[in-house]
Amino acid sequence: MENKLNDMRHSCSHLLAAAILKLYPNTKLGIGPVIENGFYYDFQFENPISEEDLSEIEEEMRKIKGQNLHIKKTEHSIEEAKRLEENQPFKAQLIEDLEKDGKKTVSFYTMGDFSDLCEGGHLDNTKEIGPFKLTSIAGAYWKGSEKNPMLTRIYGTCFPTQKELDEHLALLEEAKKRDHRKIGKDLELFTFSDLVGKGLPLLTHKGATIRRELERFIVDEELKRGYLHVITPPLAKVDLYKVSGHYPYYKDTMYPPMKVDEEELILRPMTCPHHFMLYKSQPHSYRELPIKYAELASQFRYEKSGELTGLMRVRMFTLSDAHIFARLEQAKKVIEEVLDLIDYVNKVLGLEKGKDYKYRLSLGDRNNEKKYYKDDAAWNKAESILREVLKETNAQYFYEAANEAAFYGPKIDVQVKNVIGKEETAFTVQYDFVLPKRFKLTYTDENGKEQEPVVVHRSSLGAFERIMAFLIEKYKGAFPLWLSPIQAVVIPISEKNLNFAQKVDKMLKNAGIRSQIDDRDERMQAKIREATLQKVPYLCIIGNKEQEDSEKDNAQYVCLRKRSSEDLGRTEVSSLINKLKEEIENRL
RNA sequence: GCCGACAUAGCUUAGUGGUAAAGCAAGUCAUUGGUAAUGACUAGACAUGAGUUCGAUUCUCAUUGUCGGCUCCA
Repeated sequence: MENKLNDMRHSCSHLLAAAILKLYPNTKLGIGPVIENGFYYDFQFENPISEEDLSEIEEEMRKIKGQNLHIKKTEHSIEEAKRLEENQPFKAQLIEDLEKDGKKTVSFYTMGDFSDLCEGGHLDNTKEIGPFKLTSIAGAYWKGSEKNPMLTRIYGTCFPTQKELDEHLALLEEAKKRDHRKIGKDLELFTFSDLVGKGLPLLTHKGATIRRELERFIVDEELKRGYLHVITPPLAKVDLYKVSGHYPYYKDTMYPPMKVDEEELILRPMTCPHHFMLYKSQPHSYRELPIKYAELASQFRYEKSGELTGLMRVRMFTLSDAHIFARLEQAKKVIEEVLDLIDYVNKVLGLEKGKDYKYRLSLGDRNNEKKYYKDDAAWNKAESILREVLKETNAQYFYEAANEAAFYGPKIDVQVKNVIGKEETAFTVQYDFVLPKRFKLTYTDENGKEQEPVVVHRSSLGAFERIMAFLIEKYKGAFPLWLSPIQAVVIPISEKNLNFAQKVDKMLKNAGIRSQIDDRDERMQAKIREATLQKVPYLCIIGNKEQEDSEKDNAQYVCLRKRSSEDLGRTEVSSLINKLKEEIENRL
């Protein structure tokens, strides 16, 4: 079934190419593979096309499909194939690549008068292609390399039935609604300013509240687990990064140095060297290890402008960073403990293992000495430790990825999926056997001899910016109580109830609840609507009934309602406070 | 950075070679309300800079930023 769908999408991509050649005969063809949820085809057009042309192309595709063309596979020798594609330079390149791989023949698929070099996986006839839609148009480098020409990529999707296609398109619409950039604007969590600069988010008091709660949570949790929270400057001499060896690997993504007096300073792109210098400020005994320095560390990275996305990808971010200095024999346990912390953090945030996040074991390539430090034995050792931990603790939740390591060692990345299914690294645990050497980090062992520790770099909650983006999308802005910027809104029904409402608001505030009073001269319904749209968890409605009964009983009543529109009825303020405090405490 | 698209009030959108319309939000007044929008009125915008033009928000170019991708992601 799955393969049938892929074949259909593949045939649909050929249908697209056939239509393009009909409409724009001199177009050069790239490749047209199936991807998750659809397909694309890359073209080099004589003249640029735009989104408006897509419907015309779809029309042409329908015409060709309607001819009920048989899709026929043929085998050709390399020589023959080259002749067939002599007007298609990209295809010719592909044929040459196949020749280099030792292929003697290649296959073509033909529908009507359109014939295309293709490995296959196709339907038998164009009439079997289901309803399709061209979704977008974008630039893409030939063979994915920015040194190659930029082609025009047309994305499309195809489903067996119109209903499934419509559902898929509806899902994309839904994903747009959950987009953290949209919700961030609607709920006034953060904003950007052209003058401040791109990739530099400004958090409003509401966004800052979420950030502060996350910070408090993680610092408290780390302190419980024996981390030492430190503070180091977000600026350093360039030399620091030259010693660390980061400089040559990452100078493209660092901000340029600024000259101050005789020194060159740089905004730090990572915190490791700072923590190393802190470590080196005193001699260490094997008895102290592991030493765990943690910091809420601001870092600066010059991300390419096209890469910036809301809070997901920014140019200054704050990482819940830590560096653990350990004896080699402690490394495994240290990593286990880190994974345990990460699992705990994710559980509190409501992220589900396997569904919302997975572990990725990111390995180095022994032969890529440009990208990775050369020490095969150390790499083998480090990778096997990480793999072992994952196998023992998270066998069903991890996968391996080649060529994704840091230059100083392999790592475990926590990959979180966003609503559109796009994966990002949220947190990361890195095993480092290189930097301790570079910085000559040492400890004294039980025999009084100097030894070199290993360092585990890790992030427990990732960058606050990025985790906020995930949480906004996950909760659609309806955060759990402990993270909600406004936890309760007090709504007086009429002006007569204003004084009493102010008193209730004050009581809630004094109890540490983030309460707000809506004292505008609006109707109660309008206030309820607005608070609900702002995803405020609890609404306390106060009218004459509550006020009069409160005076009679010498108590404070409110009429309680949840943002889900569930009516909790009359509630005493003191019991409301206890209820909320408990919910906040348990981070529900 | 690259390819393509886009930029109108706090937000969402309309529109034009003769300086602009609406809804929501905001302010004022009236209304004193019982669980998702009370009514009236007021104020508020063509991203920035150049060019073409009698005249540019509209056309051209540049800049800045945004979006969809590519590339990248310590």
